[in-house]
Amino acid sequence: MSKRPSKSSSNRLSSSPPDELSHIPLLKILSSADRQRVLQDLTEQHYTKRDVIFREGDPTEYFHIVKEGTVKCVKSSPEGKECTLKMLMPGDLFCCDAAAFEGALHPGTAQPMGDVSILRMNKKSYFDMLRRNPDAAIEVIKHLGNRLNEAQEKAKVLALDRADQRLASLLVELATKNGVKDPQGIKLPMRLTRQDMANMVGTTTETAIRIMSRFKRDRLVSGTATRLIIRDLAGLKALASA
Amino acid sequence: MSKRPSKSSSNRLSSSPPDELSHIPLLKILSSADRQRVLQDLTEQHYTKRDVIFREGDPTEYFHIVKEGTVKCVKSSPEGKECTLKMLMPGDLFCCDAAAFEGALHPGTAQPMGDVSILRMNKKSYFDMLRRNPDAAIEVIKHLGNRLNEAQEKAKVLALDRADQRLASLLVELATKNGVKDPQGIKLPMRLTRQDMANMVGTTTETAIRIMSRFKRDRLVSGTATRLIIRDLAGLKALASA
DNA sequence: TTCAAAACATGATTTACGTCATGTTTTTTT
DNA sequence: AAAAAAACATGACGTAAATCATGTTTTGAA
Repeated sequence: MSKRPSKSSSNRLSSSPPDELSHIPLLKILSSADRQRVLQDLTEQHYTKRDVIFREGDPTEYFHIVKEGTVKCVKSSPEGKECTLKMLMPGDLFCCDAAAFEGALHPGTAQPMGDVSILRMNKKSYFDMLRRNPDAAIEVIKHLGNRLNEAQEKAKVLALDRADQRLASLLVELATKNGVKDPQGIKLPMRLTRQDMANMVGTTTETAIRIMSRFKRDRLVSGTATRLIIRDLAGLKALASA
Repeated sequence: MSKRPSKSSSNRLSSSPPDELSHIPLLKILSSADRQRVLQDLTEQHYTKRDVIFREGDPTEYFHIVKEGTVKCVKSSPEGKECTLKMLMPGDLFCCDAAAFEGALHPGTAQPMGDVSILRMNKKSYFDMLRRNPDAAIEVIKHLGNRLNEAQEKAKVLALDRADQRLASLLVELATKNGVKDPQGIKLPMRLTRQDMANMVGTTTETAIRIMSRFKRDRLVSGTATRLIIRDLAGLKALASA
């Protein structure tokens, strides 16, 4: 299905211009001295669409930060069905739970949606940072808390809503959190096929296509994977909680 | 539906015999000096089946620890449908995410399954503890990481599995994590109606009843809410991943 | 530019599960 | 102990969504 990581350049970051990392909350809260120290321990990795960053079942070795691009978190069932749990965007942390660092295995696969660049740090450096810097630990707690709320909201939607409502919820969430303004409405910044959407809301590709066709007919959305536009956010919101 | 908390006794804890709290991981990792300090800031609350600890939409004020009993975390949809996200057991932390402390509202309702006793701490004391004690912060990170993994696994099961598989998964999880040995198999330690199960796996009460009847016929389980026995754990596991 | 591979589209059929309805058993309250 | 209220049970029926099938359009690679 997908190749081993084409683990490309591992740049030292200490020399990077500081504004390149200004969108990463965790790094911003560090004192400038400690920040310098942390940058020494971080390395930058580049991946493409065809790589995996790590696979479900792999041993956990690093703490990760998304620097650029979109990463999807996927779990799959024994029968080969896939379920996409979360799209990680620049600034997002992953594998930050200490539990994952005690000989545990990755509970899911992390896969780039295109070209991405990832900062990472080995577990010793990560724990040292947390112990030196209580504010960093609190930032991680904050991030994990948000992730947990999102995951629980997702579980609720999966448990209670119809497929069209789940898809509407997804589009609303992506538009609000990651959408960029566009003359026609709100544009989603990543390539997103009907199959991707289906995997995110727990349906089949066919139903996702049918529902999207209906949304298109009703002027709620327009475009396909490469250029997906949300035309009527309010309408989608209404549908999501109908 | 349910009364306001019958907020009963608020005991100081500093005088409690230490072994009463020995099942709470967070407290065990503290130095004995700091532990004493933390105990000063914790108060104990008692609730019954008919109370709510807090309701979805309430402002977040406290960090909580389950001392005794079972607490369920519930979300509900505008139409009144309910979804149970998690059963909290003694030693479990909740509302430990810092995000919830910046003027945020509770994303769900916390409700006792019977008589419970809860330790709680206001947010200032909580953050002071985290800042003083990096190990406590790491313990919270660990706990949140586990909760996130659980929530994501739950989302995956809801997205990909049939109702009978989801119910089997639930029973396996409860039996493995909370079950107590019994001559006939594994006994679940909390009262759990078919309706409770339905809310936990995203189905209706009727389907949960039908599926449980089948499980009973197939000698996988026996008993009802008050005394629920898992008779064939391996069989349930097989069904869960069929 | 051409060709192959994804992605999108739509119909027909089946099925798991929700809904409604009615009755029995168990648990809880008075 | 009696009454009321949950919990459990089972049938009939309807429906959302899966499955299978076939075709068109778009995207990306050679």
